[in-house]
Amino acid sequence: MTDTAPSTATRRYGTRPTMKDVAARAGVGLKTVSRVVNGEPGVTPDTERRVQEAITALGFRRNDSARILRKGRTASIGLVLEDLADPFYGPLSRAVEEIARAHGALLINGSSAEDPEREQELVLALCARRVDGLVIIPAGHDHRYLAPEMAAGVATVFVDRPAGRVDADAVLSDSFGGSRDAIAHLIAHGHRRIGFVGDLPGIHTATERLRGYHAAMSDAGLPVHDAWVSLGPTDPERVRAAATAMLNAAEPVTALFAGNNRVTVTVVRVLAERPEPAAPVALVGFDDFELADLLSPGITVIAQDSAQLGRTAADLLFRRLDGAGGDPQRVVLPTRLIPRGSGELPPPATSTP
Amino acid sequence: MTDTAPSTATRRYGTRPTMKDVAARAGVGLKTVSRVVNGEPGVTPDTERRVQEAITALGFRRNDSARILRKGRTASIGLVLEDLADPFYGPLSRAVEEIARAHGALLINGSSAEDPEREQELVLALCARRVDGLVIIPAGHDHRYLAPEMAAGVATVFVDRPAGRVDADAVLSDSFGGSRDAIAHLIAHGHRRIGFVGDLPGIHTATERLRGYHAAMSDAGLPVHDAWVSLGPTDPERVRAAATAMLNAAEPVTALFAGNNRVTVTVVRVLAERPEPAAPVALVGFDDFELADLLSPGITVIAQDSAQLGRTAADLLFRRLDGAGGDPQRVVLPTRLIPRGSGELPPPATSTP
DNA sequence: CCCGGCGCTGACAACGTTGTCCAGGGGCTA
DNA sequence: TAGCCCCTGGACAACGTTGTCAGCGCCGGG
Repeated sequence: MTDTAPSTATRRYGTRPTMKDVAARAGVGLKTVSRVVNGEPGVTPDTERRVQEAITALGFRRNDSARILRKGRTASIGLVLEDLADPFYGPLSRAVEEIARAHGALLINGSSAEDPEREQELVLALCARRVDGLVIIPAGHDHRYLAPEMAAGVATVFVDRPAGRVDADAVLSDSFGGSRDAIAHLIAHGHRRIGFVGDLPGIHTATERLRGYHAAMSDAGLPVHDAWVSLGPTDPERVRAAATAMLNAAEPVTALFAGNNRVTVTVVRVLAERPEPAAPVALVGFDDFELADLLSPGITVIAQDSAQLGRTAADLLFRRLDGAGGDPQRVVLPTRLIPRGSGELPPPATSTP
Repeated sequence: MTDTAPSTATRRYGTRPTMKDVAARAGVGLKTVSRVVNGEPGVTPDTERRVQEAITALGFRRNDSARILRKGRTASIGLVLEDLADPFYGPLSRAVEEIARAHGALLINGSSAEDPEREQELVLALCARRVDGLVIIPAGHDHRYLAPEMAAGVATVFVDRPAGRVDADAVLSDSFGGSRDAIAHLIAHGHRRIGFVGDLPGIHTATERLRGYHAAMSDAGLPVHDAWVSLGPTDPERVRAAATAMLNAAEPVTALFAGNNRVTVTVVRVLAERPEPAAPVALVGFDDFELADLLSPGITVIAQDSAQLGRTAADLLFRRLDGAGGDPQRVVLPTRLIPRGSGELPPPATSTP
């Protein structure tokens, strides 16, 4: 029984045809196949046709591993973020991908789960793959492990949080200014006792936002009680406990500021579950989120454009890859206060003596 | 001036040290370095120490491109989805990543933007990288282009929608059953004129959900007007127009079924913007989404576990990579109706004669 | 004392591609 | 018609790693 079946039957499972096979089948030299595959000039139309036929007949596809090894550039960039499932990072990674695609690069990504060790492990794995560049939302505070890589030419841009102990490009949101605006907004609406529920104190944005809180309070000449500030993990239990404690204290807070969108969502739930006669509590959240306008009241937020963050970072990365020199930059993107109702609620009458 | 500066100065920018360099510096053979790097046995502690020192001194990192070329396996899998920024895919890709990580594999991903050509381009680029396997949320309907790749041993699992014109594993949600349940739920609450706003008719889930709609209507002996069904892109303008038309018709629908979470969100907005005296319209959406319970009324949804979808697909993929044979499987995961209020609103009195 | 075997090490080829370089043939010009 | 140049095609090395295999020295047993 003669085997006239299509390509797939002519080679054993798991083995792919190479340019050599294509060359043999087309009756040409190896390099000619390479030229055809890469669209290089210098091949007769007739020869090219023969090669193309051999390629489709064998189901050949260029092995990029070999190509990368030879050329030194991988046409891929790595993205390390905290959690792919967090809605804040969706638009960001999509924006990075879009820019990468425009530059013909693939995106390899991974989540650090806010674990510095895992971040390092991931970053080094990406470096071993010889990605051309890295976009990192850092979890740790010491990125000296990156120094040899950066020195070897791996372009690196940090996003949302700056690098630790290493000099690198960074694209950030104005956490300090945004928070100060938020608190000033609440103060302008009559609040004096304002609670802050934020992320882990080790995270740069968390401390910046806290700094903004303190700045606005002190600008207004208002005292800050320790009990009004809570930093910690953003899991619902912790946030719920922190917010509840502030609301049920002897001198309860009349407004809350939530340090990121995870916190905001949980605080919204806590407020929604309060028994009816309770006085409404004002709320401003850092980060916009979908449907914030449809809740009642709408949630006032400090919006940062996460897609813009990603775009800016990726643009900078590719500029570096294209050879742009100069000292590491720090780009800070402005935030925008979007009033929707929850931040404009006045404090209860009794609390403004 | 003698160069005693650290490693980075000893090699010119952009060139990385190789095992050969390490071997030379440690005064050992190439293969010994390889052994140390890979933790293979048969190296004297003393030799190992010398090699380790050379590695850190030079800032050596193994070049995985070469390793991959040599070994044939890349320890990476590709994920192609529709849009990284869509909240439905966040948990899914996170789940896939988690499983990949457990198997020591990296995740390379890309968005097809619902464009079949872009999907193919991406998939083939991933194949050229020789990913070990692929998880695909297909945009197109003809995946014959994958046949040579699959024959060559690239494990492939389709998620959320089945493959077209090619026999492959698929992990799906029960779109048909979920929709039928949703419509039956609305019918049970007294509705007779129910609108369906869905995704593009080319998308498998969209037609399945429409089929469920028709099945439930016909089970209840209810007629379906053409004007009650609208399939199309899920951009807000189209959805807004479709929903508004159904609500303002001479015989308006009293309930709406939204074919996915993008649609649901827009419909919620449309309903929220209706002038006050309008009768409340019931709504059930396919896909759960964050905060659905906090809107008033809460939005009744057909929940599908997108993380579970991803986990199941990735598990299946790695089973295939571990050599599991057998015919392509189709796994269908159940959906769950979560009543929250919007689906239990009765029709206005006048419409139940 | 000699031999077999074992533990450690290194030389070498191969993975599949691309860059360099050279050869041959055909057409054009003097 | 002869010589030169350009156009096409191919041989070969190199990218950095790992698998194979062979060699060397040392130890224990006969």
